Amino acid sequence: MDLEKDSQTKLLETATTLFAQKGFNGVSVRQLAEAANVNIAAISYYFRGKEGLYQAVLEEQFAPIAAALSQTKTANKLSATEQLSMYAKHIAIIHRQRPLFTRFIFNEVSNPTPFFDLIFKKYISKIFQFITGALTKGIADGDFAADLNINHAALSLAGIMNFYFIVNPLAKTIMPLDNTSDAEEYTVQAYRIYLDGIRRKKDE
Amino acid sequence: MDLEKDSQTKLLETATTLFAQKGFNGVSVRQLAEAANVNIAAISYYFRGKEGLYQAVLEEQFAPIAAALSQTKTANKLSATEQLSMYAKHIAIIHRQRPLFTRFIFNEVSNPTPFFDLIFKKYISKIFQFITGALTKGIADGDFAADLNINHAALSLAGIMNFYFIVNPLAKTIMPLDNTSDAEEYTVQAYRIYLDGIRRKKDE
DNA sequence: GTCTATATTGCGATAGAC
DNA sequence: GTCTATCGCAATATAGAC
Repeated sequence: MDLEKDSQTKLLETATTLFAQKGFNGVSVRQLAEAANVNIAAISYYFRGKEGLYQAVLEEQFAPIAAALSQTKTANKLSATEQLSMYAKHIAIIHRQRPLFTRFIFNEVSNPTPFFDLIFKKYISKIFQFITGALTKGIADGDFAADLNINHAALSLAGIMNFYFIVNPLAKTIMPLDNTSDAEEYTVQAYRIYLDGIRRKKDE
Repeated sequence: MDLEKDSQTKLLETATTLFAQKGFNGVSVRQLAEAANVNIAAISYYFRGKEGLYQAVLEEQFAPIAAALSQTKTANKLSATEQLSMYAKHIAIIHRQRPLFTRFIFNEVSNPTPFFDLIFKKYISKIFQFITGALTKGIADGDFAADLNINHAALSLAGIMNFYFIVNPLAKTIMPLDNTSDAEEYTVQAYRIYLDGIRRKKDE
């Protein structure tokens, strides 16, 4: 129960939800404190203010990314397709472990906070480089269509794999007849569509 | 030149840029007025306040969507592939006419304003229905793979077609070696990848 | 570690002069 | 149509009591 947790933990958990839903500018420290059932002064006491609390939330959200990136160092030996599959697999893992993760990314892209540059340099650009590296290798090996624009193809992959999670809060409204919606199933199908789409065709 | 435009026009144009970049909560009326080189009271005078100004910006941004949706009524006779191509074509047109359009969509998804429901019911759900309709038809006609989850496949298409424009402001940082990046080229390739990916395979 | 009270700043809006 | 001055309110942050 909430009542058993200390103020610091309650604040971090509540802030994760609220910041994800409304963005940094969309939540006030009063709302945060009230929702966490904690005195407003606790935010400064534990996190040195609203920005410090937000930073703590971000760091917690990005922890699985750091873990995933550390595994890519051994990916050189894998085929291009296996590398892309590795990306797809980690996407599914991260979204399962951190269901709100994409929302933080897109809040930052929409309305960057002072932490955006850090996140970007540390994580996002490395993910992008991993994908473009795999695509380059796949084209060189003859696995993927030779006329792909690599940067665009990398954005296509990121788009098709992550879009579901961006709009997930709207899914129930958007898909009234869908009672089987499942994140895992989405990533599998999206990745298959993408891989079939970039593959070198037989008549080429 | 700006100096020749009236205050109302200058406000609308400035607000379009600033709201797109920082979201509704991220911009103050003082910033708006200063950036537009207009007195702060002009916002209430012309637009009845900050929300009215934002609404005016939204309506202007969504005008091409209304035009595109009106054309889908005659799409019944087209094949499923032609219907999806129609969607892809309109995506390219809208992004060319309104480069900031996607940012408004995603600002609304991230941090909904009171206008979100209106936008959503009026436009987004109809686009989604158009896509799912085309996919259903394509599967029935044997054009697309029979085991597609239609709702997921529709989100995949929306994701692959629009992601580029969401992250476009970051493109230069993300793609340091790319000097040919072009929105039109992106949409063509992304659509081709998607279409090849959902197509019924020969050995099925 | 918690809470109240308050300091300070910035917000959106507008009355009323010009 | 434009501008100044100002109102009322909410924001973040913290000093100091307990």
